[in-house]
Amino acid sequence: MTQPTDKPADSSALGPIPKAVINRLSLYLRELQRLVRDGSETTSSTQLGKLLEFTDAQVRKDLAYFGQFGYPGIGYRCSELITRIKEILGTNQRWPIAMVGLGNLGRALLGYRGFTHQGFEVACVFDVDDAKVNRQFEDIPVYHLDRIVEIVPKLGIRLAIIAVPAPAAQKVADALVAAGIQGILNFAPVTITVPRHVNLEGVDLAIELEQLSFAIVNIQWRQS
Amino acid sequence: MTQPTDKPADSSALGPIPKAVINRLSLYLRELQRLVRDGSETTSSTQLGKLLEFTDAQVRKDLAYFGQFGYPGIGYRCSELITRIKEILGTNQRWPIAMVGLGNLGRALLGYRGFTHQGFEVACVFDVDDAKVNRQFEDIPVYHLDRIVEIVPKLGIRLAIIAVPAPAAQKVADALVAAGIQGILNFAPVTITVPRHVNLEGVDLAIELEQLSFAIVNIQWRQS
DNA sequence: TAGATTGTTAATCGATTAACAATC
DNA sequence: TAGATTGTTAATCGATTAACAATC
Repeated sequence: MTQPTDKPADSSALGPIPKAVINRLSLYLRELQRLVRDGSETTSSTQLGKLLEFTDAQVRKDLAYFGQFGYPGIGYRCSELITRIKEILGTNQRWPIAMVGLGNLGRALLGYRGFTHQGFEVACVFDVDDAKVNRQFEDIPVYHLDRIVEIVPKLGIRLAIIAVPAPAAQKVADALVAAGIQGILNFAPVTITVPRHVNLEGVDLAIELEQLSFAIVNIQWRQS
Repeated sequence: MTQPTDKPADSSALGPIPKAVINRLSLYLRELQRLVRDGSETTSSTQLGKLLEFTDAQVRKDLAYFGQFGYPGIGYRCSELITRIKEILGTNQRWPIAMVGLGNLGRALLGYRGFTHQGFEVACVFDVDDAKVNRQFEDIPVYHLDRIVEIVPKLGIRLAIIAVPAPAAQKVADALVAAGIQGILNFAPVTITVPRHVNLEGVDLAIELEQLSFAIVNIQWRQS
């Protein structure tokens, strides 16, 4: 073997990265942004771990999937680590989003805007109600669902949020896929199916609440 | 050994139940309810697995944590399994919920009501805005945050939803804990700390979207 | 230097899957 | 009966944690 055995930390060689790691990456980012706001210059795996209730080893292992970001004896420079995590997550760019459904939940999410400062921004809304279509809502244009295949590629949109009633969700997903959407965040409380090349995340408030009621009713089982 | 080795499936003897199992239980429930609506009498671990993209072994293992619900050669009776899962999750009863924050997100969640048919129901809302306090919103009474310790126990409320801006979330959580709340669903994009005896779930839309942007930008990593 | 902290390997732990006897 | 499907054990797989040499 002429190859040196101590190869560089090439993330592409480490095999697939567990989904749980990416989720924690988002949590590190959120925590780092708060640390910077509160005036911290540097942090450490121990501090990040304590804040999020992870072990220090876990923090270092997670970051090591993507390279060497830290300074032995020092820790991590917060702003540097923020930049690197954003690069990894792909949020060092703007992500225009198509939202489908302008009912209670859709309007709520639009008004909420709790995710805009991470680079996500609803660029247009689709609905089937003629009373809502071809107007603006909160400065965002609303189009008829039929025009999804026309408008989504034109605006370079790759992410969509489904906020329609459960019975309509699968058809909406099919339309989004046809329009070339690459990732879907589904708020409808129903299982939807998409091709393997389309990424899917689901948020179901009833399921979140059920996790809590289970934990309360079965006190003996303290998580994991 | 006089004890028979084939002891009954006593869930309390199986050690702590993984959180992931409880989450899948909610998914089974959702799928079973849909199957019943579509006219199915029975189902099987294979069918449930196919619908949710789990292995059949996983479905059976998950259910086996809680007892024997199936019929060899037949499968599971949908309505019976629904009843049993609701018992396990604790949703065979009503859960009044206290919601804190009547901003965009709070109003949205109230109007949404996508979780009411699982037994969860917002019983009252707390806010600090005098213009909103001591009125009704969507038929639900709105109180000042100061009255949380008075009203939550009186209404027998054990679950709360935090829908306030991030900087206010920790103080709200502290107040909820003081009021005796046992479970919190936090929508504020910030890490909050609660005593060990209080259950906490967080939903952060930015984090969900980041999982999608990561998957799109790093096509080589197809989950887990 | 001494103290702190990283990146990384090996050990441990836990969760998923495969296999199959028991059952309908 | 033959075919289907469960509940459960053992085998596999993957993720977390502990430990430590290297580094600042």
